[in-house]
Amino acid sequence: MSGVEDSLRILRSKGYRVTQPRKLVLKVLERAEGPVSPYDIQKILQQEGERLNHVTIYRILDLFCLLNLAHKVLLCGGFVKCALGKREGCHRFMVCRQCGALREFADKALCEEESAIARDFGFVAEHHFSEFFGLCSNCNS
Amino acid sequence: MSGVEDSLRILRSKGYRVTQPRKLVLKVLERAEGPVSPYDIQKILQQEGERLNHVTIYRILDLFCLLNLAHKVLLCGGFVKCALGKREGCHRFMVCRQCGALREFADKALCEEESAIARDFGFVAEHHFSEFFGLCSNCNS
DNA sequence: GTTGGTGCAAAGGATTTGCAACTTG
DNA sequence: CAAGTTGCAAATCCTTTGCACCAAC
Repeated sequence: MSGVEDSLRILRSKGYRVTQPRKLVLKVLERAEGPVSPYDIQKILQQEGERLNHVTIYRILDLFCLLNLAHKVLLCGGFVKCALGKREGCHRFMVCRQCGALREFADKALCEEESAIARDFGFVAEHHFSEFFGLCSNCNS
Repeated sequence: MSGVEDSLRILRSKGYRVTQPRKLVLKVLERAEGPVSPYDIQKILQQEGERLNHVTIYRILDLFCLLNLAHKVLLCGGFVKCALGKREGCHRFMVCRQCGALREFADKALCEEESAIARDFGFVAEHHFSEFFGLCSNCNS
C-alpha cells in the first residue's frame, strides 16, 4: 500500500466509511518511522492538536489489519502501515535490534519452501508469519 | 529438551537453583497440549492443589526462555516447552488453526535461505522467528 | 550462612465491552 | 434517515517493580 489515498480507496471499495479518525490514523502510520502502539498514535495526534479515543484507535487498527492496510509486528507489538500492497507471498519483516529500523518484504520462493516443509509434516500452511531479528545496514558496519 | 530431568540438569549446570516452583512450572509445560499463558499455568496448578504467585511464574518463564528450555509462541502469546534441544537452525512452530495443535521444528536450509534474503537487503539476521498457521494432519483430511 | 528465589502488595499499562450519541453516505 | 462509527465509562486482564522473607546450596 502506498499513500493514504490508496488506503482510503480500498476502505471505500469494501463498503467501509471514510471517516476523520480513520484518516488521522492512516496519516500517523504513513509518517511513522517504525512500529507504533495504539497509545503512541494517540500521543502523536495529541501533539498535533487532534484528539482520538484510544478505543477508537484499537478498533481502527483491527480493521486495517483485517484489510491488510497495516500489520502488527509481533516482536515489538507495534503496528506499521503495509508497504507492499498485493504482493505474491506472505508479508514479513526484518527488525533491527539496535535502531529499531523495520523493513517489510515478501518472497514467493521462501513461501513455497516453507509450504513444502510443512507438507512433510502433514501440515497445510495457510499463512507464513516470520520476522528476522538482527542488525540493519546502518548498524552492522 | 526432553523430560523434566534434562531441564533441571541444564538449570543446575548454569548455576541456577532447582526450586519447587521451577519444577512445578516445568511439569505443567511438559504435560500441556498447547501453548499456555502464565495465568493458565497458575490455574492448572491450582486444580492440582499447588499454589504459585503469578509474578513467580512470569519470572520463571523469562528464565526458561533465556535458557531455551521454553519458547514464547508469538501468534498466540503462550509458552511451550522446547521440544528440540540444541538443534541446528532456529526453532519454529506450526500451529493448527482448528485444534491448536503445535509442532516445533528446525530447518537449517531454511535458516540459510532467510539469511541470504536478509543479506540482499544489507541486513544481518541473527535470529529468525517464524510460525506457520494452517491445518494439521488431523484437521485437513 | 549467603545468595538467589519467591511471595506480597501495589502500581501501571494494555485491551475489551456496552451503550448512547454522532457522522457518513 | 439509517447504518456504520465513535466517545465515554468502566471493567478486566496483563505485566512489572520494590522489598521483606524464605529456601537452596
